[in-house]
Amino acid sequence: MRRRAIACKLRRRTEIWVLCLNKTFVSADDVAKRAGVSRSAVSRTFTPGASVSEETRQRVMQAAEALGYHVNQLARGLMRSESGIVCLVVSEMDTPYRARLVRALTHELQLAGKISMLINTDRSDGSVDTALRQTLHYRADASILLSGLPDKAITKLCLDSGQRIVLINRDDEIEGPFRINLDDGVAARVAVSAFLRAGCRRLAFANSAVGTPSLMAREQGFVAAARDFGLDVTVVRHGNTVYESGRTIGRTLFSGLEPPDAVFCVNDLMAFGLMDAARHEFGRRIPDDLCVVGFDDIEQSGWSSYALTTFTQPVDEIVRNSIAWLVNGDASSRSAFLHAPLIWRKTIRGTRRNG
Amino acid sequence: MRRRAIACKLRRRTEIWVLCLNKTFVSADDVAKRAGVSRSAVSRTFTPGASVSEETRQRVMQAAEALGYHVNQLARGLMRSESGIVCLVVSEMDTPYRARLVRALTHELQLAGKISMLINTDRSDGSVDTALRQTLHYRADASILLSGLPDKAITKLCLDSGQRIVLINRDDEIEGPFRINLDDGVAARVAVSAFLRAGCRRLAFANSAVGTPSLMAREQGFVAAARDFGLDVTVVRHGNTVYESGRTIGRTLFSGLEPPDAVFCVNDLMAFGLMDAARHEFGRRIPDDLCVVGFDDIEQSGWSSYALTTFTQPVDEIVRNSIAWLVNGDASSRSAFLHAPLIWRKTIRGTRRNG
DNA sequence: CGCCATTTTGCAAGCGTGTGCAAAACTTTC
DNA sequence: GAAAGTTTTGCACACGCTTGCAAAATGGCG
Repeated sequence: MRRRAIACKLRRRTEIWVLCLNKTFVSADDVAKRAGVSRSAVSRTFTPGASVSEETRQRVMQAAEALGYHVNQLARGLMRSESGIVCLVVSEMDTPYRARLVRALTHELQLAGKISMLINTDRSDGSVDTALRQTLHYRADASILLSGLPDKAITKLCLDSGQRIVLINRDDEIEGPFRINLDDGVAARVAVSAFLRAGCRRLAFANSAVGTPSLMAREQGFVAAARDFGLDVTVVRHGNTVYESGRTIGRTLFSGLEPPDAVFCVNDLMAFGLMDAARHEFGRRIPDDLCVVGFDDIEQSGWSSYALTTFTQPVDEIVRNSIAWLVNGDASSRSAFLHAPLIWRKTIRGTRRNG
Repeated sequence: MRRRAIACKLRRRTEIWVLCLNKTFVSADDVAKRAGVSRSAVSRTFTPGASVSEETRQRVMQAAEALGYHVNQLARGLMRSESGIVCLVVSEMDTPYRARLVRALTHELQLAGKISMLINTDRSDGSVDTALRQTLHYRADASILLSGLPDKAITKLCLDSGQRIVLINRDDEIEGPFRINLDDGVAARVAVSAFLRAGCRRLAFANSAVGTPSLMAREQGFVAAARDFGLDVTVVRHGNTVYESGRTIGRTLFSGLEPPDAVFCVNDLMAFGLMDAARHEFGRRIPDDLCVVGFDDIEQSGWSSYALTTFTQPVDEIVRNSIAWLVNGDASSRSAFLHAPLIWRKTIRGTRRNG
């Protein structure tokens, strides 16, 4: 065990380096010395699959325990080709769906022996770029991008530095990343037929103005499916994909001349906003006067004030697919296309059918 | 620029090491060579405050740009006493309040030039311990614990390895960490007087069975304040601090003989559950028949289905305090005691007064 | 016991960086 | 133009670890 000198600059003209003997760290050398073996033996003891005799391993482990030794991953990452770090790039990560995904990813990564670094891409003021570069500096093995925000240049930057990349619900046309997407089109079709079976005829689609591919896919799928049945759809796009936007859209729709009797909201949060506007400001009863479907199946959808019928994000599957590709390195498959089943609650009239 | 050899073991009896020339990394040496200077010069160029002539700096920067050089933080962390890594220890991080806190912390840490590692402490099956050790391996400069779960032993482990520690709403009696707490007692007192002013007399407190100090402080404060006014409080503790528990408690309270006309819920989520039970299962009107106050002021509290009057967590202040202590190293102050003001919405009768 | 095959071990050379030290280059002053 | 002062530079060691290689130890077998 060796005391490490920490240097502290004084502010006077002459710069004096002071030794503050306050931090103690244990290195493999210390353990080796105590166990009476070479440093290599210590290293091998902590390297799965390396060749060490049982006796040596025991002695090393004992010494390590006694001294409180931890392998220094920074140093290990320097030698090995992998650092064990996986970087999660997220914007608006306090959104229920995103938060759930981050939690699940982090948990599963931990089980796989990886550690997750969190990058927040909220502001586009350059701090994002800084932070991402920061990650590159840590030689992350991989990045998982759940955010709509960071642009292709960044994806490319990560790729170039040798990272594996997983894109969740994005579609950057870059060769290399593993893509996970949902069958948004199918879901939209299911929504339309559910509305029709409930006897709805004046359909509307509430979208944000963000224009993310997956959001647009839902919109286009819904419009197309409705057209197949000879119905038009009122499409409204507004603001961000949040509660407040849904509320605004609700006000627009229900103060119009031909208010809809069924709305597919691109997102649960927007559905809540729209429902609240419809109920509390326009006296609509749900599902009697109005049917609503959302997307994501966040926790709040189960709350009895909403009881929202919605498509559920297969979070577990998304996570499993991501980690499997990252860890097991099955570089053959380049994308996964997952199904989002409809969860029936109380915002569509009539009985459920398999959909 | 040097090609790095990546070793891949084949599965045949004889282990053959194959060279896959696929990853390119740029080191300071490469940059030095190209710029025609020593490696030290490169290092100093990327070290703020180091002594380099303007001319050299220019040449280095140019070469670095051309080659796409990034300082390797792993190596830097090895030399310097600090790694730039801050570890966030969180359980149930998809809970609205926690998610918001994590987002804010991450964002602010980024601005301070730090990077955050996320540790999930949900299961107590040992994976937590593994993950935390993992972090120690990365020589994190600091840890911020927002979780109720990890026990004192872990806190101590982090401290011993030289980390700075911030405890948010916890109270491990260990010397060293920086503690941030709210004036839960004051809030409880404010709640009581708000209820009294609204004419409520049958008070109840809805708590979880978790028993976290801050939650207990709210309960005790509420009971004490009520007693000062000569009132008893029905206290119910159940389950986790979540929606479902609030609902269960609601059912218990309103199917009892003396149902309350005012409930202080230890947490917004529980308040929602309780409100939903009261309204949809017992036909209570809020705030006419029942007044409710929550704690946290999460996003959902502003939704018009709830419009919950609640105490707001001063997230920004919490974050500012944490980061300031971590970064500027003001080791003098050992704790912060923050105020949680009441946000008036529509779950308490009558007009607002300053409280 | 001696020979060969196998496992275990220590040595030493890296990995990419920071930084004290002394030499070199430059600047100022007389 | 030389001496003294200041800034810049390169060398070389350190950080804590992994791992190829060859030497040492171990085991098997006749």
